[in-house]
Amino acid sequence: MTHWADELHAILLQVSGVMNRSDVDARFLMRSGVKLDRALFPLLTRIGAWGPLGAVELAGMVGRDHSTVSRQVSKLEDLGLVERKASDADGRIRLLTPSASGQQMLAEFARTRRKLMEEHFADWTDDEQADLLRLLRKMSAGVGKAAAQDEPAK
Amino acid sequence: MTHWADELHAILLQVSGVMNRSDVDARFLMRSGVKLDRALFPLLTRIGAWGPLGAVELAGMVGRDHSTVSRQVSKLEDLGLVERKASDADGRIRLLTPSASGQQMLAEFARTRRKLMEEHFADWTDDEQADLLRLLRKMSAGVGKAAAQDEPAK
DNA sequence: CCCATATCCGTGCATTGTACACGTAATTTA
DNA sequence: TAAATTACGTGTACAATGCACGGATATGGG
Repeated sequence: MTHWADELHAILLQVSGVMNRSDVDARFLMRSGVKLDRALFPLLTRIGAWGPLGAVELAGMVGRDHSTVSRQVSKLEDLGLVERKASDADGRIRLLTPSASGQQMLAEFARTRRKLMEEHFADWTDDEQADLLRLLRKMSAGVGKAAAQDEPAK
Repeated sequence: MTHWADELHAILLQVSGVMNRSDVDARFLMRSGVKLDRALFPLLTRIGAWGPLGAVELAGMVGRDHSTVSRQVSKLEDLGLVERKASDADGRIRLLTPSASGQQMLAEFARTRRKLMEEHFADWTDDEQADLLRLLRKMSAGVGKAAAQDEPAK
């Protein structure tokens, strides 16, 4: 509490909690009639955000086993929201991309999210917004790798 | 991608991912011999951070059903890491607090976390650190309630 | 004061999610 | 080329989760 790092950690925890509460986008659009399993939202969101990627890489992002992700992605495929196509560079990888309707859904999410965010940041100056983004980007730089190399949890 | 809100969202997703990867603290301390179920970490962490609170409130924080949290808290109690004691103000509530050994463990976490953070933010100026914390605090203000009133997901 | 309603909590139960182990195919390394 | 590594998917057992319910406490109106 008294320490800077502790305070930062507490706030990040809170932010993380909000993000995971069905992924922010989700719970709002649920009411708009969109039905999608809770567990599938994070995957679709990340597939949309980080372009074509493999199941293992995606699994690393969400911190779950690749087998779990593989099955969940199959569901997304059955729903016609994502597509799997072989990678040209590496035949083992089945690249995941949002399908047309998947992109449409993601666009809906983005639209709703922007609206909520503009509302939330209405009283912020442009400088503040820019600073926040800049500092967050600086903070997140590198941590991805640090977390990734940490798989062998024993 | 082109929009500010989308960029912010992507970074927050990434940060959130790192936080949830067994809660940052975890994987480091695992190596230090500490064993604790992945699912229990977030709860212990939050009980430590947000003082004595009830199971329902805690459940709201992590976005899971109160029954699930109740069971997991029981495990934490069995492990001797948290204590349940009746609230003086409200007899229905069983207040959760870290036990002595729980606090000790949390202190270990904090120590490790600070070390990692100091390392990570080594090349940041004091102003940058202060700005980041200030802006994050401003951002997180209010969002808690917005998410809380969103329970009736039905 | 009392009854209706709401909240906090814990448990039984059905459903879903998840990890581990294994096999296959493709790639990389020695 | 042989061995080791990586990405992937499936079978299977286990753990986690949500919902429904009931008991206990709180609260508000009549």
